[in-house]
Amino acid sequence: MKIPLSYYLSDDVVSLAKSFIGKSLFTKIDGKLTGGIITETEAYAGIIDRASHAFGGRRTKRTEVMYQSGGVSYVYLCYGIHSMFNIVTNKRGIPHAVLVRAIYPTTGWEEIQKRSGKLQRNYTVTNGPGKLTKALGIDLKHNSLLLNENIIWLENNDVAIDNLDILSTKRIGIEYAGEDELLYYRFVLKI
DNA sequence: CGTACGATCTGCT
DNA sequence: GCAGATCGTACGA
Repeated sequence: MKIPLSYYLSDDVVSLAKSFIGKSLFTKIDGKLTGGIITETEAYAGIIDRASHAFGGRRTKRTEVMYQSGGVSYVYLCYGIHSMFNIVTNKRGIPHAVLVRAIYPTTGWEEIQKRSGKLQRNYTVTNGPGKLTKALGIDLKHNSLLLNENIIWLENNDVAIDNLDILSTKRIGIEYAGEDELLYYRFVLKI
């Protein structure tokens, strides 16, 4: 069962980011179904968060997606090479987002392997967001898509995640964000 | 119009 | 541990 759009409307991005841990992310791109369990996320808390693209209420062609009603994808390019996949949350007009940083592949293993090139022994398809999007076939074309359609979506799992198995840490690569760098907005599933 | 830079990855040391 | 790749976006002139 797909997670309904209403789920993404919560105004507590941080709790929402944590709740994504253990859920499944699927894509159906180029006719191939691929997916896995989300093991790492980061919350970006809108206009008061220096690390967010929408800090200070910045509205540009790129950040416009973040102001949409929760439950759409926000994909953008970083360092000219890597596509990053985010989930927009909260109500229309409030630019919250959750960056998905890692998954544990469960579906479409062969296709994931093919897209990633050679795959290491370990089962985490990513140490970082760039590899995850590549493995699932996500790129800039998939910006601003509704997450209840048949292209990108999330599903609940039967397995309950113990809160103790979720680690929270500082976010990565945002040294420029000043004191906001210290916020524990990153969540990792211990394996 | 031009320039600087980034929510990263890889490979080499 | 560190440099290099590589290009869309933002912003200033």
